[in-house]
Order: sequence, then structure tokens, then C-alpha cells
Amino acid sequence: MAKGGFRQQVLRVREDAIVSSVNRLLAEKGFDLMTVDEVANDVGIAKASLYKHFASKEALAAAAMVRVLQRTLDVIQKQADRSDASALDRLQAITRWALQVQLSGEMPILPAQNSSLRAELIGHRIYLDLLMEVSDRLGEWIVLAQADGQLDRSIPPQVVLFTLFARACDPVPGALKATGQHSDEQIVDWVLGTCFHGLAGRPS
Amino acid sequence: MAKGGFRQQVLRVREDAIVSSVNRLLAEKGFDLMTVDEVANDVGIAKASLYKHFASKEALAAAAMVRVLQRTLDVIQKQADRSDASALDRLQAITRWALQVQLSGEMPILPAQNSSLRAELIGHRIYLDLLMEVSDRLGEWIVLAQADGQLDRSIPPQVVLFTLFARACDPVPGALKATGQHSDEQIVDWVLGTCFHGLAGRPS
DNA sequence: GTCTATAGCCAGATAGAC
DNA sequence: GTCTATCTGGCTATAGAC
Repeated sequence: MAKGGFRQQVLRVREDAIVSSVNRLLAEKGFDLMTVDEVANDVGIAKASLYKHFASKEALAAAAMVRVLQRTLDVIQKQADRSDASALDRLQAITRWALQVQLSGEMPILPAQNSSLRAELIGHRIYLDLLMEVSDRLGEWIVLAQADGQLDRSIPPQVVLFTLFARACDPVPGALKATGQHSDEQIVDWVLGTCFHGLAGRPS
Repeated sequence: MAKGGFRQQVLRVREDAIVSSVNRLLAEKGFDLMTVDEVANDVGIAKASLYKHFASKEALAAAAMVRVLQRTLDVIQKQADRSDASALDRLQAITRWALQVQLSGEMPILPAQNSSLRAELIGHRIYLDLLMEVSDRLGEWIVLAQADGQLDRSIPPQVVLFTLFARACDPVPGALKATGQHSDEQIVDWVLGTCFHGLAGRPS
């Protein structure tokens, strides 16, 4: 661990606080409705100070995405270290984690359309590298699970991968939570079940 | 049919053109990124003229949502008129239609978060009535399909309903189409299959 | 690096002539 | 009802003092 000087540590802690606020606000309102003033107020510093740390609103969002991808890789690694799990077990565990993060209001959601944001992310090498590593590692397990017959062999791995990414920002968990009728755990079980076994369910 | 006078017919045709433009732009960019100037340019009239027909940007979006709900009810009625179909057949046919509409770029997508838009829709009686009728009619088939064992009985009907609504604006079809590697028909089959039978697929 | 204050811009909505 | 021109507010980003 290169800690750097004391000043740099303080700086890092502050930037971590900023990214945390951005992460939560992105999860709550999305990129377009999140304002930089809100972030500044939430962190408790002036807006101009924010711009000393991050060059733009898009850079703020990119930082939040980088952090969530790093955490995803941590979870992936934890699953890789399990010796008792099948490829399907691992994929389900990771999806479960993503759903839990989303329900706790900490999954930053990006609009698929926003062009200025897309431009920033496409030019962000760290983000792209992480995204590709996540895709590659999940892709391996998808192929393995298909070879084992645990996943439908007629579905291209890419379709499976996109579907798993999409479940991480699915509106269904939030809508169910908003009814106030179900526990988070129950919601995760239902969504995870329909994702892997469908609405029709396993034939009994 | 109360046609009204000739002037009113002309008016109605123009408003139809407006709603069509709004519908397409909502599908393409979403509510936040769609601008009223764009709509006006697309229709070919001045922005101020738009505001003679619709009171606000939110009202424009609401009109597009009303129309898509009416079309959904038409499709539901068509399925109800089939004598040879099971409840599951009907639900799948409607979901397939929604996926096709989305892939053809004509499914208006609303952000779940935007508050000004939510306020407008919550106060919009026609919209709410249509939404409730769609929910009721799909809900009946969901309950029937569960009674027949065609849908998993352990999933609450509400969860099934929300899941079907969510698939109508799922990002997966668009992402797959963007790769340019698959036909629309193939994409619809995959997404529909994973929706009802899961990523694990039917045990063979 | 932090602040206050403000520039610059863009989009929603309106005024008023025709 | 349609137009051109304009108002208004909010948001990103920056200037400049400390």
C-alpha cells in the first residue's frame, strides 16, 4: 500500500466521501436529475471545491462507476475462491449481491442514452478495463455453466451476460419494495428465481 | 364515432402527428433528454403552437403513454378473442408484441425517477384508468396460468405483472440489437425465452 | 484547496402580432 | 392557431479573493 503523505490521505478520504455521495445520488435519481449542487451540499463542501477534484459532472459519475466495478470484481474474486461452488452457484451469488446492493439504494444507475456521459465513459480507460474484466470473468463461468448443462446451451453467452448486467439495474425490485409489502430478502429471492428459472418456474 | 366538425378533425390529425413524434423521441432518448424544441421541429410547427395543444412537456409524455396503453389494450383484446389459446399463450403473445414494438423504436420509455413527470401521471385519470385496466386484464390471465400450473405458483401475481411491464422497457433487446449481430426476431425469441423459462432453460 | 459570487448556456414556457 | 421573439429559472462551470 502506497499511502502517500498525510495530506494525500486526507485528500483521498475526501474524494471517497464525494464518490459515496455521487454513488447514492445516482442510485436515487439517476445522472440527469442529479445536480452538482446537490452533491456539494451532501458532501458539505462548496461546489467550486468539487471541481478541484473532478473535472466535470460526467467525471463524477465515471468515478462512481469505477468504484462499483471494483467492488464487483471483489465479489467475483470471493466467489472464485470458493472451492465448493459450481459455475452456476457463483453466477447466482453475484447476481444476488447486485440485487441486494440495488435494494439498499447503492447501485448507481446510468441512463443508457445520455451522450455526453457515454463519451466520457468510452474515453475512460480504467472504467473500460474494469468493465471488460468483469465481462471476461463472468463470461468464463457462463460458458462453464452451459457446458455443464446448468444454463441453457441455446442462449449465446453474450445474451446471458447482458441479461445479468440488466438485472443489476432492473426496476422490478424497486417497484416491489415501494409497495412496502415484502422484505428485501423475499424480493431478491423472487427476482433471482425468475431470472434463472423464469416466470414459468421449474416443472415440478 | 363523433367526428366533430372538419376543423376538429384537422386538429385531431395534427395532435396525432405530435403524439407520434413524442412517442418516437421518448423511445429514442427518454423524457429528460427529449426537448420540446425537438418535438416542434420534428412535427414541423413552432414551439409556441405545441403549447396550444399540450400544456407542458409532461402532458406531451402523458399523451404518448395514453396512446401506447390504448394500443396495448387493443392487443389484449385481440388475444382475448382467440379461442384456441391458453392463458400462458396470451401472456407470451402480448409480451412478444411489446418486445417487437420496443425493437422497432416505438416504445416510449419513462424514467422511473422523474418527479415532475410522476406528479403529472398520478393526476392523469385517463392514464391511470388505462393502466389499471391493462393490469386487471393481465392479472386475470396470470392467475389463470398459475392455476393451470403454467406459471410458477410460488410467485405472487403482482411480481409476475411487474416483471412483464419491466420487460417492455428492458435494455437487453436494444443492447443486443446494437451489436448488429442478430435479427430482431432472434432477439425477441431469446428475451422472451429467458423471461418465461429463465437463463437455466427448461430441463431437457 | 476552500470559499462567495457570477458568468454562460440551455430548455421550458409565454407575449403579442397576425 | 400559428408564428417570431423573448422571458425566466436552473444548471454546469469558472473567476478571483483568501
